[in-house]
Formats: sequence, C-alpha cells, structure tokens
Amino acid sequence: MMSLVVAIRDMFEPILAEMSPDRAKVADYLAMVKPAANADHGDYQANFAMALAKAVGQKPPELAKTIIAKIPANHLIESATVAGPGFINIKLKPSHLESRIAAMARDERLGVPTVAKPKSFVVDLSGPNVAKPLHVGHLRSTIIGDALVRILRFCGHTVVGDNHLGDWGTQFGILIYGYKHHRDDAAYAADPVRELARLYILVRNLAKASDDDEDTATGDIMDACRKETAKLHAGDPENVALWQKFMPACLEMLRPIYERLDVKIDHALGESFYHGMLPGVVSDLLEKGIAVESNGAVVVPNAKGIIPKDDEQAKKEEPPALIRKRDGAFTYTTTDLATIKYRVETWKPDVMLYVVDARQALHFKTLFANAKRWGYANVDFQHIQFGSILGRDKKPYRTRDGGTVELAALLDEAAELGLKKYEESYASRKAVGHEVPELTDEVKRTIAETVGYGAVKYADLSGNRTSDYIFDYDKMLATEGNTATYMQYAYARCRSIFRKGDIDETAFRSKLPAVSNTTPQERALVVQLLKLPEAIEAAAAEYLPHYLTAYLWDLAKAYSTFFEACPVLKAETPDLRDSRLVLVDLVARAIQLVLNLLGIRTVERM
RNA sequence: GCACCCGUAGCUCAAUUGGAUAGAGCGUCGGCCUCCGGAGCCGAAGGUUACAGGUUCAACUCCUGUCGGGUGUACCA
Repeated sequence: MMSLVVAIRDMFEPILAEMSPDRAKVADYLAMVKPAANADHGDYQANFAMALAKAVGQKPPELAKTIIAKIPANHLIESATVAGPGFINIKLKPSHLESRIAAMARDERLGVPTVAKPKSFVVDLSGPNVAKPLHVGHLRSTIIGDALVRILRFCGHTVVGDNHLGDWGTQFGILIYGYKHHRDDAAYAADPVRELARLYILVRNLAKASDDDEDTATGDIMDACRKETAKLHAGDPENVALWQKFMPACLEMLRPIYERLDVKIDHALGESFYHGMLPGVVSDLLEKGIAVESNGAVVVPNAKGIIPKDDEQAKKEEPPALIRKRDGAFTYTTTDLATIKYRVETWKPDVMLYVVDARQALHFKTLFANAKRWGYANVDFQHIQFGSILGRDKKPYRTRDGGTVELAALLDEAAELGLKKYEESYASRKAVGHEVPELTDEVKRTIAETVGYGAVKYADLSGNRTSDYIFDYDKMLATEGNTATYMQYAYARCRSIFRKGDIDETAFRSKLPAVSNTTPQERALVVQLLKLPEAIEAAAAEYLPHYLTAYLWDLAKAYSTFFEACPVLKAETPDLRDSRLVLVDLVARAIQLVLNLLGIRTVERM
C-alpha cells in the first residue's frame, strides 16, 4: 500500500505536469506536499503554488484555486482550500481514513512498504577496544548503529553490521607484559576473563596510565608494554601465541554487555584481521602514485594535493593522511583503507556507514576522499557522526572520582532505577485503591531492565544525534515527556485494556471489526497512526533515529488524549467498542514496532 | 593560525531540510481522580531564534561578517 503522502502526490502529479513549464521541476513541487504543520489547517498541505506561480507569472492564491479546480473526483480528498499566500490545505475523507486504517490493521508491517530499490549497506558500529571493559564512550555508536541497522533492514535493504574491534593495540602490550610478569596461573586456569581484567588494571595502575593516555604515557612500564606491542606486530611467535590465547577471553568480556543491550552484530572483523593486508595497501598506493614518501614516512596528500613543506604551511593546510610511519609502523588510516577494500570486495555495498564520534570528522573526510582516489568512487561513504555524552556539569561524563564510566555499572544503575520506578508506581496505585497484581521477582526484574535499558537507549536516540547530550538518569527515566518509559507505559495501558476486556488479541486480529472515527480524538489518532510509514522512511533516508522518537511521542500524546476522551470497553455501542479496540491494538503494535526498530523492548505490565 | 560543529523559552531539546501564529517536556501558575492503569489528562504564562547585514513571494534554516562555546589539526587509534 502506498503511503498517504504518496497517494496525495499522485493525485497532483498530472495536474502539475500539465501546468508546469519545466517538467523537470514537477518532482520538486510534489515534494512540497507534506503533513500539515498545524492540525487546524487540515491533514496535509501542498506548498507548491507559490513556487509554480513564480514560474508561470500568476498570483499564487489564484493559481492554487485553478489547481484545486482540476482535482478529479476521488475517494481520497474531502476538501482542498486555499489559505494565506497560496497554501493548499487538504482534509481527507473519513471513509478513506477508515479503509486505510483497516488495511494497516490487516498488515503485519502496519502498512510500511519495503523500498522499491533495495540497497546494500555496510554499517560500522560499536568498535570497542577489546581487553578492557566497555565504557560509556562506546554507548552511542552501539545504540545508534544498532538502531540504523534495524531501521534499514526493516525497510528492505541488505545490511551487514560490522564491529571494527580495536584488537591490535597497546592494550595487548599491557596484557602481555602483565601476563609475563604478574600472572597467577591458577587464577588464569580458573577464569581467564577475570584474570586478564585483573592484569590489565594492575599494569595500568603500576604504570599510572589512564584510559586516555595509555598510548602516550611515559615511564619504564609503559615503554615495556609498547615494546611488547611492537613485538606482537612484528610477528614475534611468543607474543602472537599469547594474543591468540587472550582473544577468546577478551571477546567473552564483551559478550554479556551486548546481550544486555540486545545488540547483535553480524561480524567482528577487528584491526588484527587486516594486519596482513597493510603492506600491500601501502605499496599499491605508492605504485598508483596516490601516496608518496615524505620525511621518511608514506603519506597521501590532502584534498588539495598538498603535502605541507614547512611548519607555516602545515598550520594553514589540512594535514596529509599518514599511511606508514617513519618507524615502519602502519596507522589507523592504513587499516581503514584495507577495511574498505575488504568490505567492498566481500559485500559489494552501495553505502558504507561509519557510526563514529563527531571528533573524527576530519579523519573520515580525508579517508573517504582517499578511498575514492584509490578506486572506490562509486561507494556512498557516510560518516554518521554523533556528539559526546556529557555529565550534568557539561563536561565529559565521568564517575565522581573522575574515572571512565563502565557500561556494566551504568546498566546496573539504570535497571536499579527502573525497579525503583516500578515500586513507587506499585505503592501509589495501591494507595489509590487500584487492584494491582503481585508479580514475581523474575517478572519485576524483566520490567526493571526493560524500563532501565530502554530509558538509556531512548535518551540517546531521541535528540538529533549530531549534538552532544547530557546524561541524566532522572530525565531519561522521567515518566512525563518524551521518554521510553512514557512509550512503554502507553503500550502497557493498551495491553491492559485487552486484559481487562478478556480479549485475545490474536483472535481479535484474525477477524477485524470495522473502524469508524467519529470523535475528533479518534480522527487525530487515526491520522497519526497512518503517518507511520512516512516517519520510518524519513528516519531511514536521513539516518536520523530521532524522527522515530518524534513520531512515537506524537502517537503517545494522541493516544493519551483519545484514552481520556473515548471510553473503549464502556463505549456506547458494541460496534464503537470494537472500532476503538482496533485503534488501541494498532497503537500498541505501532509502539512496539517502532521501539523495536530502536532496539527497545516493551512489557505487558509495568 | 586554519578547519569543522554549535548558539532557539529560566533548564533540556524539536522544528518533516526554504513555508502559515517557531513547538514539546521540565520548572512556574490554574483546573481534573465514584470513571478501561493518575507512571495520566486539560489549560495559562514564558521568544527580537547570539548580533548585524544580504538573497527570496517566504529565512531558525541559505550567503557574508562579528561575538561567544565546543572539537580537531601528519608519525595514538
């Protein structure tokens, strides 16, 4: 089923084709049909009369009237009126809304079509450094990346998620050094994951290196660690064997966090995977004349083709991309180029998304430019950037004593607060005299985690991803406003109605009653439900998950208003009751579907 | 120095990519519980969209400049 907005555009298409002097502009004009900015103006609005008037030399309001007069008899539009400087306000026929909502209810995909021309995507997401605990810095890439994978896949695209692990860096030097000098064999045999975690922290503390400066920290111990890293990279048999021995345990450290986040990534091809390809990348770039030697290193000139000759020029120009250091070591640019080569050869993507912190914008700008020079010009590279997570003091989010916040602890706290929310709600409902069921600890734990983790994810996804955001448990778990909790609550209320009415939704859906939309609240809810396909398409097209949270927020508000005004189980007639049940069920399904696209779960009671 | 991002209500954020009277939540003020879940609903106040120009029928959005904040700037990834 085509979406509402497309159906309306199709109606105007022949009219505009006839009237427009420039046929090529018709598509642009049609794009000016959008949902009404203000519900008082109707359901949809067409803004093309002003632009077209300019082209044909007429006054916009008169031209709008002419266009309206040409609309053929149809079952879609009830009225089209001219307003202001030439807007066409469109109101849809209730009968059409009803038949659309019926079709939506019959459809497992809730009327969301798959794309006509599926593309192939590779999404680079999460990318933690293994061998150390996952921390808050990896949260956004993981959450946003996972949401994009889910959204694009739902739209019908082929999507490969790839976790580009940092599994070849200094942290292994630290582990190898620790294992050689401080290991406890019995502890390692009993629980390698725990022992490696202990060694990593021990060595870091001995070297007094923080998470940020482990690559640059000075001191004998860090020098020794870096030597172990260099030996690993040079192929030293002992260190390579240790690396191979450690890797399974390192991956095992990550697994529980991804499980809790409900994130599954298809591949985890880390830096180590590309290690062997790097010399070939450099020699190929040199052969093709894309890279040159400079100061003993190998570099690719910047976008202007410049390699700074002196400090003065270096200050003015964008830097070249270094692909082999003077000491012979390769850089992350080299690895990234090798990764592009591998991904293109293996998965042949049309689009490659890098869900990475905005601070790496310059790196990706040069990386993409260089990849295109190298022969990958037909791949659409996109840096899906996002801002930093800040604390309430607007500085990078840290623990009270200034350390990095580990994800395990963060999720623990979120679930704990989720449980507290439930208990507060339980007490207050009980106090008001509601009948509240006693739930098992198991069910309560599921509620706590669903609410807590959902709150964290939703808070991350509901803002425009490019801006920084302030991490605040109180705000993300708020029961008022645009939060996961509110959406989950709206869902639980829908489900509660079906429970209360003792209605089996599977049976109900198999024999759907007719829908009417007599009251303004019902009509508003119907129109909002029908905007679902547009919301998903927009989120997929712009890679902006917050379009989906905005949709959910509007839907939940429309539902709450409906809920207050329109009794369902106690509706005046059985037909009306059934009609409203369809709406309630659709709200629940739409919330569940969209939350699922964001990687957030729902619960039947909370 | 140069480059990129940002500046919207007291606070946290939107604004469907150039459309009508710039919208929400929190907070403030005022209503609503014999009623399907009050983790709720209805309403009010609150704005020179940092500032100054420009383009356009139309600018928070595009261009130029100024001020303020953040980030990044070849051998760490």
